[in-house]
Amino acid sequence: MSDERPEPGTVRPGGRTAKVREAVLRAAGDALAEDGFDRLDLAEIARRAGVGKTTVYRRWGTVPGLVADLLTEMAEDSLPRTETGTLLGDLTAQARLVQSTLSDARQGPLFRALITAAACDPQTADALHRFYRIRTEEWAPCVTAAIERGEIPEGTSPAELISAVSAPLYYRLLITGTPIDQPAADRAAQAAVTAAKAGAFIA
Amino acid sequence: MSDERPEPGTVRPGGRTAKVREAVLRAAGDALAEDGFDRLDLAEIARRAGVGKTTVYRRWGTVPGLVADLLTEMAEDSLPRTETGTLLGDLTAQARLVQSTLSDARQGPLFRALITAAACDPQTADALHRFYRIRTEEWAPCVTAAIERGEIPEGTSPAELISAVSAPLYYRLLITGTPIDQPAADRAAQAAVTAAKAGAFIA
DNA sequence: CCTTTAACGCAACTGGAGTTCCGTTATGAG
DNA sequence: CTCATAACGGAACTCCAGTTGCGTTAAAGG
Repeated sequence: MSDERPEPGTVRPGGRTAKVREAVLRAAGDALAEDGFDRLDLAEIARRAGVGKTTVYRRWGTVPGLVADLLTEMAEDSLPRTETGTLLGDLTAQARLVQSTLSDARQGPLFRALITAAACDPQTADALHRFYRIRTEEWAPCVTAAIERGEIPEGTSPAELISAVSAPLYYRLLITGTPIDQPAADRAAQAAVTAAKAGAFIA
Repeated sequence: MSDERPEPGTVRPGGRTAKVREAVLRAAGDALAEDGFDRLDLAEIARRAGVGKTTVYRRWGTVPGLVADLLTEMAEDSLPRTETGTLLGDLTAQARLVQSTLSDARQGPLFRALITAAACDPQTADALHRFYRIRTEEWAPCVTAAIERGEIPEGTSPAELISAVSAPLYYRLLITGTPIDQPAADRAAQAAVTAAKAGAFIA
């Protein structure tokens, strides 16, 4: 009984199929940023993308499924990382990047919607975890360099330290609603570095 | 044109009305914890609560509206606060309380659902912000006491410090999916205290 | 260039979340 | 106790998100 058919879009991924995926993911990002996760209608996405709604339902099925695919694509293009020569400098740059992303008129609502979608669906959650694991690994060299320079103790976990910088900003975005401004970013970086120097992030 | 009618349940809040509210909010909490925010159906809530679905739709209208009311009720019963005599002791207790809540089989999913609902609706977001503002204020005395004892510098913002303890744990719950264990809680408290002593949370 | 069929798109259909109607219960005031 | 009406509950209805059927377009292999 080999009635297993491949995922739509995998056998002939060229030309039209790729254009459809690109248009739909772009429309999905726009709609998520504008309306949020729960008000999403796949038919509306199809209309925006100039694509038949049947196609969207057939290839992605559900809103979380579509968001998971969007996250997979977002994980592919990486961010420029600043090298300032000090841990505080590097992590302040990271904090300010997160700050400007989360307070951006499009990106802020988009990230909130992505996290929301992940909270509702295991498959999307996996995609989100992968996305942040990749982003964290991209910043890890800052930490290992600081260890080599002797700024922070050996055994400090890069992932723990990097997360500690972002966490307070996401906490504002999702929990308290306090504005995510540059002082908040600088404080997050400063606090994380101070704690790291004292050995708080040794796994 | 005074065709403004009061919210249902405000004119005769006694007996039956109160019982209905209690039953519905309890059912809503159960359903949120089990199924999550997006799979919520007000008719299902009504069934669980042993109440007509018309009643639920009339009084709360939408899922976010119901969640907002649930948050308002949750904000009313407060938590026992531990007093250990040191800032690290108090904040470790706080971190462990958050840790055990978020990793609890019922409470973890419930909080995730509440935060999700708030991300989808402004009214619910207000209710969530109020909930956490109240919880933060309940813990603030730990911080002011520590300032008086001279453990941390004057001008340290209680809200900033308290948030810094919780943030890494919520970051795990919502973003990375890393397990929320006791070492993580202890590390969060330790890092926050270290940073606070160095003056990282002076507004 | 020709053939096969994956993938798309239109239009008709379906199921269930949310609404409306109206009769019933019981709260709170006098 | 009695009365007016706030609030509840069952059932029928509406509307649209999501599905299905089928004909059309174009990707990939020869």
